[in-house]
Amino acid sequence: MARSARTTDTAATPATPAEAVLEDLLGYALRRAQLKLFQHLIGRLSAHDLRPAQFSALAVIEQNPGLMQADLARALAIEPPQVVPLLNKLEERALAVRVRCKPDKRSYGIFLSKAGEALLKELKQIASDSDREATAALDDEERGQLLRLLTKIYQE
Amino acid sequence: MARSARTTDTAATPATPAEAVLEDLLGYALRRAQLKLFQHLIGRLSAHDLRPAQFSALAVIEQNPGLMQADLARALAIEPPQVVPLLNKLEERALAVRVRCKPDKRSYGIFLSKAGEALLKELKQIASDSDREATAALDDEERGQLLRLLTKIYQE
DNA sequence: TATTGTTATACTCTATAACTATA
DNA sequence: TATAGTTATAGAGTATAACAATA
Repeated sequence: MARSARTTDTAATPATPAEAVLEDLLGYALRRAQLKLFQHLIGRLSAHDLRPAQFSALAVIEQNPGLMQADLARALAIEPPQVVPLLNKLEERALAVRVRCKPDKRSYGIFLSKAGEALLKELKQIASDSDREATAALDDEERGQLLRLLTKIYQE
Repeated sequence: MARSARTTDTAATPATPAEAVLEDLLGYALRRAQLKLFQHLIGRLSAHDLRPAQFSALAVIEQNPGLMQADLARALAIEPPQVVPLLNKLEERALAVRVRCKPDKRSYGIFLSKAGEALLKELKQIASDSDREATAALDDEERGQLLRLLTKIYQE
């Protein structure tokens, strides 16, 4: 960071590593690492014209077939209105379908189509590969440790 | 995630842990954990009416006094146009100042004011505390491991 | 001609209030 | 009246092109 702070003669001496601030914060390191993996995945998914949120939605639907839009919103940690254009896109591309519920005609059950299931299988491999590529600096044991630590954090 | 997929009678049985997909991806765990720490920090900084990016900017300026706006943009991984409103806000609040460079009158040297230095000292403590609070599930050794692994990732 | 900072603009993501149709 | 989905809208954050002043 701040790679060229000495390009003006008014710039003072950069701080010593001992004074590092941002670099010692988990939140900062987490953000930098997350952005790197996110950008990497975005690049890989772009070949299928999909965004990470759409991939996540497909994965959640597969594991919870028939769930309602409100459930999907909670699972993706987004607000219900954001589900609408997301699902519309998946339906346009025939990857998922909304099915009116029999007992409560206000809600839909959401399911993957055959094409959605097939594409998701591909996407899982892409995401897994993207993970490894973006964390090439780690070995398998370190990846395991990292996943364990991160899971402990976000599971409260 | 997908906490209530069984609220409709059309919902099938949720997947077994063995079939977990998203939960096994580093990118997913990274995103969930990062969002948690980010939201926590946003809450803590709001008492000072500041955003994380403004805190980061103050920290970068402190460690690289006199740097130019283009340098700050690189350090924050944002585009030069985004630096303008950010710095304007810091100047309005008298936390930082732009000083015209003597040799090159196109550019500014950016410095913290005394008030900026004083506030930053407080903010560092807030950020450090926020880190610990949001990662209460980890002990100190685990935090150290995590920081080391994350740093390896984002430093390529 | 190239560079620093700036303006204007646009696109995405996110969040909220209000509407509809069912219940 | 309450709920599921939707619409409309507004606010951040982010990215690019183009401009003014200076080099």
